[in-house]
Amino acid sequence: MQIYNTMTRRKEELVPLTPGVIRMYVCGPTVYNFFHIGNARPFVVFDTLRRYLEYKGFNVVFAQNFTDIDDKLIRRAGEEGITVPEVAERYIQEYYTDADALGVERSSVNPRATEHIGEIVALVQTLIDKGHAYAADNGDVYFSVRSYPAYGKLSGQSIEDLESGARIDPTEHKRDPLDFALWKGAKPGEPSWETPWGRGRPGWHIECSAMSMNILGETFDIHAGGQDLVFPHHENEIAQSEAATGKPFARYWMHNGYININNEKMSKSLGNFMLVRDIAKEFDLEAVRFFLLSAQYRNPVNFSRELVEQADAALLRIRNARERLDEALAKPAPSSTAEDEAFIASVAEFRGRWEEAMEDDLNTADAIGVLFDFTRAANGFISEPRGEASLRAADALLRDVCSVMGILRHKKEEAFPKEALDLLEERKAARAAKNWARADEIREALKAMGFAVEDGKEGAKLKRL
RNA sequence: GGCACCAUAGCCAAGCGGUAAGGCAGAGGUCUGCAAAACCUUUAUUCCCCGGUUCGAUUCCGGGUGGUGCCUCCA
Repeated sequence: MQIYNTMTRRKEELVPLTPGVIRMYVCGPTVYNFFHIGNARPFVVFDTLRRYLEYKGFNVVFAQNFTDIDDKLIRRAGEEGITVPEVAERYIQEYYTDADALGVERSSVNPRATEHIGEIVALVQTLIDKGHAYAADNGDVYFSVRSYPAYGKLSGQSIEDLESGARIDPTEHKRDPLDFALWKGAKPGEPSWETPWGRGRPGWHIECSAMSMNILGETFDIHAGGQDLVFPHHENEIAQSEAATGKPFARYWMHNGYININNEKMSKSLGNFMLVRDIAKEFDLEAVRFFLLSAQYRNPVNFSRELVEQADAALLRIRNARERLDEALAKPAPSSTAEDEAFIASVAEFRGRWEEAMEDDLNTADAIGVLFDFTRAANGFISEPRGEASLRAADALLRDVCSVMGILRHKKEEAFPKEALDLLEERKAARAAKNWARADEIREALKAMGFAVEDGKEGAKLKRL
């Protein structure tokens, strides 16, 4: 599989450190609020990568953290009059509510910063011991950027360029404006932990280094996140981690593009964000997931209600195909013919094309194109009775594709209210009597109740609208 | 100022050296009592502009134009 590596700015063959195992780390949410659609993109995209790798037979160790101690949580706790752990716990649960609805599989591990304080402190101590970090007089500990000559290798910037562009940091505790905090000295009323250099709490960047290396090893395969994390977050992680261990940190760096609103980056600071929680009031989040996968993950995508509606309409095609196939599968099958053989061969081709798209740096847009091509072929093929083997081949492909893409996860709701079923019966009688006026009237009534009627060869069906 | 990214139909979006996938929306048709779903046909003489390389460029190179992002918390 080819993966675009931000470090080398090229697509590279993904070769895991340990054959058959992929160790990956995705930067997770800071849990002080509900997450927005922009935050959702990496969750969905890298979940899809994980699912694909598992489909290919890899054992994927997938870690996504929760940042549960930082300025924003402290502020939030103050605003709500509750403790920082209470804020964290609440929004971790809210994260799961939205992530589950988006079809994001649970991580193998969900480390929380506060549960790894020991490793974080040890890592900071190592950096101090090796001369890469220093404790300032206010209890902060800073990483000395100039002590790590390779600094800037991920973002493609030299220390000098960064220096000239850096805004003046008001803090006087740093020796160099580029230095960043590994540890923040305790302030009154804030959560803090005891360390050899005084009480305090971890800085943001060091958490991810400590947790990822602790769980996945000092060198692991994939480190992923949004493009806005390239600098400084991931650059800093590399500096800290490699300075401490002397070994390469992550081997492949993957970064997803932004979600935009009117071609402008959606972000909490700009205030133009849309909460996944709010979108869920209007749309099935499966449509949102499908929308997110309808573009290649590195490209920016605009978000709008209209586009989710388009995605929803497109998804309906796949749902309908799924239903038609289920119905075909439920019928007695005639014995296979040469046409079945040919169809089975074409299914194998579709599978090949789909995998090829997925393996080209997770080109889900292209992969979806293959899915639709397959859908049309299958819909046409099953318009008449077909052998079991060919139906099963189609079923297996559709299942695999949907499973990797995380769509069509819901079971069909077959429980219709008695009132609706009675109306359907009455309509059947009316149609038998060729009383079309009454039949149409009932169809309208059912529509008003939220059900569509579809007349097929084997009678009428109800569908939820 | 430094470092990147993007520009393909009404709306999305692949393709990235061999003559424009797919979806939504629209139009026509088959099926249907009428619909719906499904299927078929149709919708870009052309990929922001100008040069260059090439037998051949949407695809590579150079230069423009327009838009975006990172360099500060941010997915």
